Amino acid sequence: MRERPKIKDIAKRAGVSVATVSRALSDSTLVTAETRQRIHDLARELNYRPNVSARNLRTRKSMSVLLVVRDVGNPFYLDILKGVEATAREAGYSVLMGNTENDSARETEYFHMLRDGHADGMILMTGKLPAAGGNWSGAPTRVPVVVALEIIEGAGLPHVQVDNAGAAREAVEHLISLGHRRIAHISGPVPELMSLHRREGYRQAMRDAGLEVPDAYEVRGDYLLESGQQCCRALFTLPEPPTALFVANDEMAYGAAYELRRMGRDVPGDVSVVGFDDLYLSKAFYPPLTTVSQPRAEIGHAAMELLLKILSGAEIDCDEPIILPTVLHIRGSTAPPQG
Amino acid sequence: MRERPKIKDIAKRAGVSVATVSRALSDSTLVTAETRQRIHDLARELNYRPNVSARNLRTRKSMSVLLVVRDVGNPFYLDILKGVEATAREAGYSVLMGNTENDSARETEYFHMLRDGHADGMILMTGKLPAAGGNWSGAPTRVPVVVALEIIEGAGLPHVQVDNAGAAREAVEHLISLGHRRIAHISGPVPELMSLHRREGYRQAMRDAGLEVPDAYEVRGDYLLESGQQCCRALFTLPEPPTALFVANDEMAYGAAYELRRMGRDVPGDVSVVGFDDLYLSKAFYPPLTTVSQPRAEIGHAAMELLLKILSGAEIDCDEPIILPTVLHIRGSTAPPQG
DNA sequence: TTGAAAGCGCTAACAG
DNA sequence: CTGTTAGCGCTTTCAA
Repeated sequence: MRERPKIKDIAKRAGVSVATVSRALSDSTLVTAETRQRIHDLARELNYRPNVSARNLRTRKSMSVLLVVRDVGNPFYLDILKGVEATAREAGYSVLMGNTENDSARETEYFHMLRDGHADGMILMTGKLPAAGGNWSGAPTRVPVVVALEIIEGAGLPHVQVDNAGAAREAVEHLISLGHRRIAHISGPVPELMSLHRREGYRQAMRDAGLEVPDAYEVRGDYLLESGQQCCRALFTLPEPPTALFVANDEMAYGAAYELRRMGRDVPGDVSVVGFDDLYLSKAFYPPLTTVSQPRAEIGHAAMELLLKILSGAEIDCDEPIILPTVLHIRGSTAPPQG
Repeated sequence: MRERPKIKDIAKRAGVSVATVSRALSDSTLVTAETRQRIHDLARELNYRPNVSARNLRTRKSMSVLLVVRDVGNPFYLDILKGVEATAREAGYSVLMGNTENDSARETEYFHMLRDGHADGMILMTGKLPAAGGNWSGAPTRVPVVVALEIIEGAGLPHVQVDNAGAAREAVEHLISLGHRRIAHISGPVPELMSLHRREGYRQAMRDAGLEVPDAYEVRGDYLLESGQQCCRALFTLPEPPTALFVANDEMAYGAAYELRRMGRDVPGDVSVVGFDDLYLSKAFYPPLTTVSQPRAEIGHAAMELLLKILSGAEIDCDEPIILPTVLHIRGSTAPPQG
């Protein structure tokens, strides 16, 4: 095995100039079909692969995008990643994962990566912009950033999301239609938009059904398992505990269901539980969890598609978010209230 | 805001040459501490960031590594990724995710990325080498590849792994110590080394305890939920069904437990179940799953550490794999056999 | 200690 | 259709 061949080597062997080789390799019509073929054959024979750094430097593109999330460890993002990845690789892009852990230093770091040529664009799923960031207010569509899943208000950035409030409302309506009246809500960290929206959907459904929501029926969690347990415990020390729970995500719903069992209450016999997210194994849970399913892969797909459009220089309307439909999966964790 | 500043701009403003700026920025001792400081200040002021493509081209390094898995969608890899990522970023490296989906074309594609400058090294977790790959047999330690989790025999590549057989043996011994005699095993896709090893551990434990393993007590799954259900069904149509199950991974264990409930059998009352992997939510499962926990983050950490060492030119002993310890978490899904 | 200059491998004017 | 040439922005000899 010799050294890595470069374009020059192919040119030499083919008796043409490097320019011709470059053109042939990119299937330019400025080259005879015949020489083009010859070059391609030669390239394969020599096992030639273009040097990406050189190409990137020259073209000022990296052909990769950044997918930035709050916590790579969360399985929830997996299907989104898959959607993004599939769409990206089809278009010749690679995907770089960014993990902020809610650390603003890292958030800005990823924005820097955009500027320093690491990536051409990015899909933001953190729900916020770095503090003293750059000037992405000036020419909205020119900044290759799309926000997915979460919402960043007033940034003039394009969005791909689901109707969190509507989906939450639907979930709670399901509980109401089952006959439940005392329905409590374990929310996410509520100053956050997504948590706010889900809670709003809960409130709407309750209001529309003429049901009152005692303050104590809204407990604030943080989307983690333990928090689901804690909130559940708080709820069931109440003088009038709820007969049903609408939990802002599956993970906390698991925690709540676990705690209910520990307290000797049956799900759904004594208490019904609805989650949100439809995690991969939620259907194998016991009892199978009734939950709102987000089209995760499609979210990833749509976000990448949008980014691709921006990257190709198209003008994007940032005022109209792309809203993808959710579906409520009714499974074993909900039933009419007893007695 | 003006154009992106380059080294030349800083040089002009500072009244020095580009070479000096480059040196100052890389904290070379060939520059006066004073000018070095001045350059740094200027760089910050101008919001300068080096262009990675240019640097990569020049230094022939990309400062990123490839983490190649069979299925990015599998939550199992998440903690490993976190471990890899943390160690990588500490050393100034980025992590590129590679997803093969068991497609050999994609497997080779990732090896190509190594050659074409996309990444400097890779961590392989697919358990196999691309078919007609390159010459990574020649000078073992010179190929910046480390195999983690899985095992690739005879490739002379460094390994980071756990003692699958030993861990499996321990799990089955737990079942035996509980008093179980009829213990069945739902394995992974057995020509694969990892599945083989776990099955081997099961057999050893059974043999050591003087217990016989009827052929029908070993069923082959594929690590997925449905397969756990199917295998479980097969096992319990046997004239003498087992009283305990050692399942090769948690996901199939979920499937099996789910199926047992559907068949009206209580876990662990009627049947004990042990899994392998300790997925994030296994402890919230009902009943909490007894399972073998692998030190996932540490595996990622160790693999990256090893890769870093190779990348720095150190000689690596490929014959001695790094073996990380597992721990058996005894939870609610195992109990003595009834009656 | 600093500067001038030569590329890294590739693409894209510009000429022919 | 093809070749010549000029960089992309950076690092690193080699001289001073």
